[in-house]
Amino acid sequence: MKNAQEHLISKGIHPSHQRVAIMDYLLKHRTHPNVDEIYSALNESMPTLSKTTIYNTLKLFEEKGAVSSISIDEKNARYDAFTQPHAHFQCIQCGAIYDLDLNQEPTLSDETKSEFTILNTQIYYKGICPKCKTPEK
Amino acid sequence: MKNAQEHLISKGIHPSHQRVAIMDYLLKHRTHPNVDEIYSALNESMPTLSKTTIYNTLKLFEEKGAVSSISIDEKNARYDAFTQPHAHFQCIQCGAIYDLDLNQEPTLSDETKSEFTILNTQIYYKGICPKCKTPEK
DNA sequence: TAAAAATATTGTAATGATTACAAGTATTTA
DNA sequence: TAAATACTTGTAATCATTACAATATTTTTA
Ligand SMILES: [Mn+2]
Ligand SMILES: [Mn+2]
Ligand SMILES: [Zn+2]
Ligand SMILES: [Zn+2]
Repeated sequence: MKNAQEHLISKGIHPSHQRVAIMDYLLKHRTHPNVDEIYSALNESMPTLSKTTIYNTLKLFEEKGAVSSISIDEKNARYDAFTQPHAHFQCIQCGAIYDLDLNQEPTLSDETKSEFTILNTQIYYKGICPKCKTPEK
Repeated sequence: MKNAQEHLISKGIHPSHQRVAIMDYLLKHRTHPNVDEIYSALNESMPTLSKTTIYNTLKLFEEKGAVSSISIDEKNARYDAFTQPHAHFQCIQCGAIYDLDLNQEPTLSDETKSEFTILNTQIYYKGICPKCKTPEK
């Protein structure tokens, strides 16, 4: 597990107390949390933390390439500190978001690749997750 | 170009005046419009049409599998009457959304496919579109 | 070091897309 | 035709996100 402070510095982000806490949370919770979940979790240990700071911070992180924002859930944005390419799955029953590895990346035709400059790719699956398929007995 | 009324009937949707107009617009404008764009376009010929009806209608269309909603633009939902599988590209400069055909669909491992029930797949690309790369001289 | 400047954080208010709701209109059924 | 059902409408509520202005903190400069 990479140190949150070093991680920020390596991305050119000044590691304030709040920023380190937010990045640390994202590194330790690979659940693709939304702003409210981050806020609730950190509020206990940092009661003065403001939700606006979380919004500002995540925007900065995204601009600096330290997190990616996931729009698989149309209600609110989710955040992911793991920026290696991978696909996402959201369960329509419990709402959980899973990382999925692809056997094979999708490919575009050479013509499309020459016409369009692709800067970002997001692959979203929806369905029923293993836990909801086979509930605890 | 398929007739909007027939299209609705084939999907089990009662073809009211408003519903036909909305489906007709989607079939004739493959631009992945949002609610406001549909509203503005139809308002001229149907001044009494309500935005709520557009929301209700698109929700119904989606439930019946007559359109798919595209969440590539985090600001608002986009709608697509062409439900064959295809990927989408949004230009970060002009905002336009293009259909992209894939040479090769992404594939998941057999293990993942057995664990998860996949009901829906969305593939989103972002970058610069051909028009913005080579502007009119 | 102390003032000034720059940066970061905070709380509140504004925005804007979507949904809830209740009333009105049109269509279908009996 | 009356009653029931389905559809549409306008307004109000909700809720995530952003704008803004005031503080607080850190860094720079004299
Ligand atoms: Mn992920
Ligand atoms: Mn499309
Ligand atoms: Zn689940
Ligand atoms: Zn463009």
